[in-house]
Amino acid sequence: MGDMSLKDVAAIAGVSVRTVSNVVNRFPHVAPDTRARVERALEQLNYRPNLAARNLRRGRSGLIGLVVPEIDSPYFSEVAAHLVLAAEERSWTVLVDQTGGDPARERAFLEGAAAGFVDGLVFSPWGLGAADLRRGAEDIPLVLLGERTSDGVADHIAVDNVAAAVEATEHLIGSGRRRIAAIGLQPHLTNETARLRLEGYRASLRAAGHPSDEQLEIRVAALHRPDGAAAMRSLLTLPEPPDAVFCFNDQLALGAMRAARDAGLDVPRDLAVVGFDDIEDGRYSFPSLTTVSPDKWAIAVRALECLAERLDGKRSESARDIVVSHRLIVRESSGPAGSP
Amino acid sequence: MGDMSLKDVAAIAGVSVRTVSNVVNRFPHVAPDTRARVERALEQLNYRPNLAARNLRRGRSGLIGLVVPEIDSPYFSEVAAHLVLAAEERSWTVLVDQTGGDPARERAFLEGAAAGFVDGLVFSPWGLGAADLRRGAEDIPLVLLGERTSDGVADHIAVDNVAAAVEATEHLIGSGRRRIAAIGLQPHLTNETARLRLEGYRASLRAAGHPSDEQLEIRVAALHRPDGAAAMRSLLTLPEPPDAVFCFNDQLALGAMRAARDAGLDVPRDLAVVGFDDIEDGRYSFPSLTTVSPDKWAIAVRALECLAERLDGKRSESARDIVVSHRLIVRESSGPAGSP
DNA sequence: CGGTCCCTTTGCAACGTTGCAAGACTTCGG
DNA sequence: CCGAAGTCTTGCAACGTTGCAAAGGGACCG
Repeated sequence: MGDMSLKDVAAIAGVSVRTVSNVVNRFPHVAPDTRARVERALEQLNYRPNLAARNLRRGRSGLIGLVVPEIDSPYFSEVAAHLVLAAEERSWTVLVDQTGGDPARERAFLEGAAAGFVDGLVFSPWGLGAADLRRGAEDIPLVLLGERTSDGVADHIAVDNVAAAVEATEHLIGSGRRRIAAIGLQPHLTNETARLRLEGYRASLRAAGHPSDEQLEIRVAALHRPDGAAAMRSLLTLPEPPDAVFCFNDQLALGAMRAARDAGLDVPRDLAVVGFDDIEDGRYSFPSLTTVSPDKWAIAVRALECLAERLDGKRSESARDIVVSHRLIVRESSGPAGSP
Repeated sequence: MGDMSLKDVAAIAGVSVRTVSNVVNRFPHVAPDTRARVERALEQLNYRPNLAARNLRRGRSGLIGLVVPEIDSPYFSEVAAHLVLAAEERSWTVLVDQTGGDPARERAFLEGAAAGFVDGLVFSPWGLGAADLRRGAEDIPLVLLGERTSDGVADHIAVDNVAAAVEATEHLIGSGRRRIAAIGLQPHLTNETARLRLEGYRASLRAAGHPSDEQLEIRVAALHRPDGAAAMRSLLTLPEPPDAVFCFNDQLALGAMRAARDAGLDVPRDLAVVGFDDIEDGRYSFPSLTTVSPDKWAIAVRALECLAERLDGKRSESARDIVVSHRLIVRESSGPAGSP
């Protein structure tokens, strides 16, 4: 029942294949009674256009790809949800894939399978640098999320990571913290997000006259809760442990908070914690998590705008570099020191 | 550079289109030097097969659809991650869509756009009942997640919700709780999951000789943290509030825990909490969350097995009803009463 | 009444791929 | 040296759709 073609419908309705196609595509010049007859036949046979054929003919699939390192990471799944919703308004369907941040797999998606299906790609790279991206970007419209390539490889959307990190750190300084750690360095990745956040963190400390201390800058293998917890535990072994920590994402922060509590510390009395991403968990955790909230809805919408422009053939050259807004959301985890 | 066809490659290599196709598809009888020449041309032109054409010709797309109510709900995003990974092993790509649980949209996905692209569908319905599902299931292989249709509409995968709810409730009873509430009834949905968990909950109470009390059974509009928090607040206004609560998913539980703390209660001393799904947040929350953990990996793998069987033409008739295992993971939130 | 224009319908070709079956050439056994 | 059984290569057609261009028919204008 699902594999009826225009030919079948045409036979039933007693018209040509082309006329049925005209009805399906809402071509205006179709006689009312013909249209009615065709529509009856369409209904009767439960006709659905074969999208492969249509795609082949039109050269468009109506699919866009979202390629992220981890779809089950709350930040990415929230972005994915927004993107799917925003795509619907443009009658686009979203194909989601995850790379695990593996460069080889990222390259494969960029050049390979996904590229054949989709009209455009929204891509959040971890492992690939600008050079690799350029080669993959040749074929189809590409929007990068969260990576500051700044060299015009492709359209690019991100928050101002340095400014955001500055705000987060200054907030901690302003609430009286003296010894502020950072969790989330990822020197092994070509992705620059962590580097930029670190830059903002260091700049704030310097501006406030705090001594810089590399012991307080903790690198992690991944951005998950266990990594945050492990980082916190290592910080607590220091002779002079921190009284605040800026985590480069919320999952690290939640893990760090948990580890701090397990060690008998009270958050925020003994330790203030700030995260990044504003995932939903942080709003309901105990204590609730102070965090930098990127405008995820804007990220999704602007990404689709970029794709649409490329697909329409406008602006085929210069790459855009879009900065979406963010704001620091102060919650319990960074309350005043000393008081419970 | 990305729109080179077999014809272009054939011209460069000085062979027929068909021979190039043979090389691409690893047809064994190709002379070594011909193969070398063709492969050089493929490389040179950076040939990628046009998947729309291949799909049209073969009648297969290599895409499977995952349709869930909310992709940003941790449970669904974790299942999605597993599914994408498992699909990779079969060289399938996953197309993700979300319906918001809206029956109209669920029907649209089932009958409409997605169905044209994909070879099979993994579907987690909220709004559609068995009757609607049957009509949509005609065309393509379909696997249902989490819905106990039990009438052979389509293959179906779920945990034993009743048994799991019994275990959760018995655990609370066994740890000395007397007045156990339930949060998560959804009488407005045709989805039966909540009904089954309620059934298990009631059965346990009955078996233990606890009086049943409808005041303790709280319905929710959605399964999110705010709903759990609101439900908890309403429970706390009762003349005789509960000393334990079984939440039908972890998000409700996390919201409920948060609301309980805000009201000055200590979890687990004053209130024990058990959730369902074992999302990662619950492992690192404070206190960590006791929960029923379904085997999500098995869900993904078995779902793909079902699709593969249908696609291979085996077992075209009888629908499978697969029960995946689960286990109760006891953490801090349901520790002994009375002690902090 | 002839010509022009518009409305409606249609046939043909093409998108890039692969199934089919036959053709060209080689090898081998008798 | 012939026939059979391979190995290798190819042309043709088809998948279902839509762009193009033209044909048939009616209405309207001069």
